[in-house]
Amino acid sequence: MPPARSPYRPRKTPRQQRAWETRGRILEAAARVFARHGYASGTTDRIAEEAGLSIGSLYQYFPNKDAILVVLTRNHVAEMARLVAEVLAEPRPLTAWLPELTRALVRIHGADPRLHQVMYEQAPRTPEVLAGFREAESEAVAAVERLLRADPAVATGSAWQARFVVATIESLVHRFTGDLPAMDPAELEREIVTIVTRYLCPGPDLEKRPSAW
Amino acid sequence: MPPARSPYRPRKTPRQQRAWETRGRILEAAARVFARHGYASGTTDRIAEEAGLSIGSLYQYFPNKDAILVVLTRNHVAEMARLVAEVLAEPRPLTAWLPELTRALVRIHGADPRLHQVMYEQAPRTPEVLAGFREAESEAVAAVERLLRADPAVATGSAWQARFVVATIESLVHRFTGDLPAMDPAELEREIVTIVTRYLCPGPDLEKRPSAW
DNA sequence: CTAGAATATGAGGAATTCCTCGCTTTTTGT
DNA sequence: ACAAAAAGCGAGGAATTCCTCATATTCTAG
Repeated sequence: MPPARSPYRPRKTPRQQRAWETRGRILEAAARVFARHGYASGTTDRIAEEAGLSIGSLYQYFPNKDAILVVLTRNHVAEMARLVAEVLAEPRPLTAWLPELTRALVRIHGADPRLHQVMYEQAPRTPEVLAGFREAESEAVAAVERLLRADPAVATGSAWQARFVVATIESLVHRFTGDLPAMDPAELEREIVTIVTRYLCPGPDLEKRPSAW
Repeated sequence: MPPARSPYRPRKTPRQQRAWETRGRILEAAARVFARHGYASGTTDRIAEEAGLSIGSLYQYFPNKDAILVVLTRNHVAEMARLVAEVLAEPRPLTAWLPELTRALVRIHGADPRLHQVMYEQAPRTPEVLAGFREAESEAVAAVERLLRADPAVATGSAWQARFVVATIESLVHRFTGDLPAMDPAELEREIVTIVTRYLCPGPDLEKRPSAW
């Protein structure tokens, strides 16, 4: 009886050096092909060709097309999680970690915007992928929350504060990093830092200020 | 000689009442089908069936599948542009138009998040569609710019200020309106208003405040 | 009422794409 | 050196999907 095949699980674990390299070549090729053609038109045939492999070899390492993008996405999420965890590891003032975090995200997403677009917008919404996204975000939110609480310059706000900080940074980075006329990275970073900083360290309530209306 | 067929142009303009209704039924059906199945799996056959029509009839009104989503998207963009233009028509203080605008966007996108996701993320990136997006956004940015300049409570900021206001509102609305655990609309509105207001009406510079670090 | 125009029908052609499977080549352990 | 295991190959089956076209039905103008 053949072993049960679960989807999104590699159908074979490489034993030889050569096999690992092949697997890597497939993933790199897939990244390029998805970036160039989008998910739907990024066919497995094209990926195999780009990797300089036959289609049959490709299917020795990935049970189906979705699985390739799932692995690609999972790797990216893991890399992001590592980065965020590192930058937010220990208590520092907002003015230290916020620009650093923003700059790193701008840099990474500016590198290959089309691929990131495919991963975020067209990746198969597998429970596994969704859970990965959620978990990574939760960790980021938790880390931000710790830093905010420890920072006397930060005003305590709604319970959603940390979540909005993370969402704002990520959303704006994605937004201005697309294939449209790209913005100057330094400028983008500055403006995002400004928005988040003012959100977290507001002046006196608006109602208590003089108004000319 | 047959007339040249340009893609994304209806292949026939309805002459009878019945025909207009049919066209409408197709668009409504397509909206439902795309929302349920996404773009790739939202097949023309399914749309025709959902509309209670034969596939042949569908192709009398739309030259191909893309054209249906293009029309759907164009209608949505036009609706948005109307709304924004109306809310931002005349000079009012930030505290008046910002909550109103935010609430309207939250309401509209909360209504059918899956469809909006398909329109924004999977709509064929036709030059026409892209131009539509850009134009609508430019108008919004221009309107916001006018209001900001006229508002004494708003600090003059970077040249990108208005663009970031629009991007922030739209991005956060989309972000928290997805199919993930949806947030309470009122709360979402409040927080977006807070972020944008503090961005536009900051307190004294951070450097001039006492810090405990 | 009737002829022609407008609209509706749906079987199936053409194209694409995913993936399998029997076979060959390369590597490894002994 | 050699047998067995691992890796690689690629023609083509199976399924899906877009869309056409020859025909049928419904509407409208005179």
